[in-house]
Amino acid sequence: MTYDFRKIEEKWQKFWAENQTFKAENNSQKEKFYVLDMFPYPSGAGLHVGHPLGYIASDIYARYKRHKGFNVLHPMGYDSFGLPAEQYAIQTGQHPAITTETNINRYREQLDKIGFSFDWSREVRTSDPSYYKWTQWIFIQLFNSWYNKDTDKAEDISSLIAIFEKEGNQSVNAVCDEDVAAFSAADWKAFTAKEQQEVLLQYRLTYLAETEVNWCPALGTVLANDEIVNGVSERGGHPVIRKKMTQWSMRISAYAQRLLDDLTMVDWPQPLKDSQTNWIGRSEGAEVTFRVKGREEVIDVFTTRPDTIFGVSFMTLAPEHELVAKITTSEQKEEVEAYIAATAKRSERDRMADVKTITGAFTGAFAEHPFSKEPIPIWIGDYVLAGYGTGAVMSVPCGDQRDYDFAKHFNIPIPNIFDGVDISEEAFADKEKTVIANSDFLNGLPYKKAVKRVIFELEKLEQGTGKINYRLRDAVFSRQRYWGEPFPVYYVDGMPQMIRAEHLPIVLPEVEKYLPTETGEPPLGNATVWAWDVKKSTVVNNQLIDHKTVFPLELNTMPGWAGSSYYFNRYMDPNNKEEVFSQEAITYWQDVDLYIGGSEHATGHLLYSRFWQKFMFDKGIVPKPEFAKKLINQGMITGTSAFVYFVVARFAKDKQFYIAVSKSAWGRVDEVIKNWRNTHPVNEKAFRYSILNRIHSPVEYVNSSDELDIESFRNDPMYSEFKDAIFIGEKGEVIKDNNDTYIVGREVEKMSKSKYNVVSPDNICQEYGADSLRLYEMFLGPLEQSKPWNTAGITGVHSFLKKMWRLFHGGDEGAFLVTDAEPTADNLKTLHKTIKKVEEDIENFSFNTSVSTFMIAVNELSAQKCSSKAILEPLTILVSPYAPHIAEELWSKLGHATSIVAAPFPKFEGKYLVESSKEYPISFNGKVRFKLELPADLSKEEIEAAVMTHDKTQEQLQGRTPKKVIVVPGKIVNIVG
RNA sequence: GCUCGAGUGGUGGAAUUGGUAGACACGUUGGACUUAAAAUCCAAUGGACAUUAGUCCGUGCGGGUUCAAGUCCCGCCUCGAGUACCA
Repeated sequence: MTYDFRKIEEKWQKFWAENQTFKAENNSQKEKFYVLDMFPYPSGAGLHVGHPLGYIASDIYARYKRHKGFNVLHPMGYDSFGLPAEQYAIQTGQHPAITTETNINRYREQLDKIGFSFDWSREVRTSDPSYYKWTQWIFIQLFNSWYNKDTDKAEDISSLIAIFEKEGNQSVNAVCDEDVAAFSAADWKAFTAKEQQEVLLQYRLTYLAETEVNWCPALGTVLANDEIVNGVSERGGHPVIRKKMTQWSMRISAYAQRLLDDLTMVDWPQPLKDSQTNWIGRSEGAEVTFRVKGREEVIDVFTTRPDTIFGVSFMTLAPEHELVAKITTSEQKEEVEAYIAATAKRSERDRMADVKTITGAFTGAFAEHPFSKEPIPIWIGDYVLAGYGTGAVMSVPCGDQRDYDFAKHFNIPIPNIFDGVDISEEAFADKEKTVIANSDFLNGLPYKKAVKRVIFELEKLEQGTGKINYRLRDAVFSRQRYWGEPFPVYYVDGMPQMIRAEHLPIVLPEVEKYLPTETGEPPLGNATVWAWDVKKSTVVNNQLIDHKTVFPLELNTMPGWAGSSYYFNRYMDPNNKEEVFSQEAITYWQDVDLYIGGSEHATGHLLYSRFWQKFMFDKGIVPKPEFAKKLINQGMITGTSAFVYFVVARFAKDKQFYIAVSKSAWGRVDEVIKNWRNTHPVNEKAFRYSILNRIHSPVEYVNSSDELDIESFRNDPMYSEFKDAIFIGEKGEVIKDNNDTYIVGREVEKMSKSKYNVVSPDNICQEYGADSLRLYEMFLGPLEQSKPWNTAGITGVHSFLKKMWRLFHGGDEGAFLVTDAEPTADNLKTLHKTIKKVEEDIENFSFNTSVSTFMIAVNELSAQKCSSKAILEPLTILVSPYAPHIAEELWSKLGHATSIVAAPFPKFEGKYLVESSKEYPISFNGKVRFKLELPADLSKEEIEAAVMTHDKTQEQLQGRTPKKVIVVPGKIVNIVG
């Protein structure tokens, strides 16, 4: 019997589905274990081999934990709201829900073929109303909460209202907007209902605020920084302007410190923690108030170096700073306005990218030094960002390189306030070595003491205070898109009102067009049935809006990260219609034990999810402040792209064609073209070739020797311009009748459809089977490292599976042949060293090395001609997390009626590995010269004696007396001298 | 620039605490089986020198510590990822 993997894999995939083998129970006496994958966005391109890498690893771990007796939760779902489906809808009119459904079905088919042990009864889709009902519900919870800094947690808004009614807002220690006006209890009571709502919005954890966005009028949408290139939209090249828009924001900044502190609670990769730490960007310092000479206004600055306050020789404001227009003198007005106009044209990205050019303008105004009362010139410069801190800095050129460069460029004095430091070449920023001088009461103090003292003095003057600043800013939560969660929000007199939870979900309305409206409203502005009737508690036609009982609904939708910020909790009880999840479910499952996914989500998904988790923890909805104990980043799989090099040759105005030039000929392309012209006379006057270029060729047209299949390439409609192209081969001559070959250029790039280098797992499943694919993806290398995809090695793991199959089969017909023979000592040794290694490997997520271990085990057992059930049965269990189909088949052939998945993992017993002798490497001055077999239980002295009396030792020494003999029992002997 | 990660044969990689560098595969070469191919099996395979025995070199580069360094320390180089003037 041969190894018929197609039949076997189909059989067991069907068996698992029919028997719901991987269904996890919410009530179990077993210990729980939750293994989670980052759920995919179902794109139209389907899965490529990079996707399953992490899924295979987590599946191995999940199956392993089942063997270890755990009740394992291993779910999968889809992050199914997103831009590509919407873009496709805009182009084709096809409803995104249909595209999404099609894509999900394709994903499911592909995932099923790989044999994952997902509990599909728990599948979630973020775009499904039964799911986003709870996304909307959480939004409402956030709206109805504020952050109390005294208790350091989120509380219900009612507790805030109670305080306002009793004593106004002066004693409230809350995270809120910067510019909240003070009011008393009497004031509060005198406010209109609308005024009260306006005040509360300044405290809510999700709130409406004016946010500056990159607005692209032509596309009618807001663009992310990286969708803008050189100030125009990446797609279409339309102008982009900075515009203020009222949008929902999430007060994630309230959680900045806890998000930072609790990183110590989780076992996540250090680089990932580092990038979250940097993103949160905590800095300690002081806020200092500078008076503006001769005016009412003051300038607040944040500084991490208040100790250098006597080194201030100018101040710099961001060009966007609101005071700029007020304080600029009439003489400087023209220059300042010109400068502001020039910087406004540059995107934030551009401004940041250009570090070398120093620009700025003097406002003509002066500030007053808080202590010396000296005048300080006020400048504006685009190295100061409006969005960070207060948008203004006190510039200390002797202590900060950017300030130093600015001062040098504009000839501003650079006073030195450091004792014994030369600042003629560059600024001095070493806090540890700082001793302050020329600074009045700070003279002679080191950094820390000076900071303390200066804050004390500033507080006395009421011109400053110690402050901790975070880079992390509140997250904008509105998107001007169609394919996202609608907000459960309607507007009464311009104030947002939440729809009551029992009326959720508010389902996405139908629209004619998925584009923004002509008046620039988001796509939901096209909906005709999109108004809220408070009497009927239902969505009704817009024409009924009367602002009495029928009100307009919110037109924005939620961002992609909304649905993905709590899905891991919803999996615990995904079909619950009454609650986001039952208390029983969350109490049993608690949190994720192992989360595997890409590192690109370090500061997006993984930060927002932690934020929502903490919020829900504060509200008593979840029992843990962190949602995932351990996280592993799987490495990226890179593909080898192929490039065809070509020139476009023109003979006359409208007569041109392509000349593709092979890789080594490309290096001397001019010479090659010249030679070609000598043999193909052309009109010298008209002829020119100008465009030297290269284009991605689909990798399937290139063989392993990098030779291009020219016919296929020519005939691919995607490359119609090469239909009649001339191909010049390696030798620099035109290719005809296979006289030469065309060699493509190769480059390793991220695997991506746009680079034509993707490899789908489907072909490999078809040709070699899912078990081969699973083993091979693991065999490629360490899970966390990025690695190139190359199918060349797949035959290795495939023939391993065949060898393993043969181990269980013998006799004339190759029938199943496993005996009850007593295992030999060698058999047991092979088995137990395999158990030990595989168990260690899985615990260390070192899946690549266990594949080698299996190969060694099967090679050894084959050589030992082992057919003993006592060996082969445990071996089958060891292999089963990696290659589950073949394992199930062999398991059933071994006589088991039930699935292998619950079989207990074999126990390692050290006694089988005890060796009676050890082959010692004998080295001289660190170089191994020969090996010596010695009994394992010899003492150091006995080993030394045995080695020194050996002939070969004497031969090596040639009469010399060794200076020293190092004996490490069980390891090595080294003779020095 | 900063932060993090990596650099080992023709290729993917192994060496878990400093102790026999190159496990396990792929590829290549030779052989067996076959009319042939596929499949399978066997052997060789880091480089140089050498008939053999063996010798020398060798984990990005330069130093160092050690009886012993891919592994530890110092200084560099290259590649990859992330980040963006954060006051």
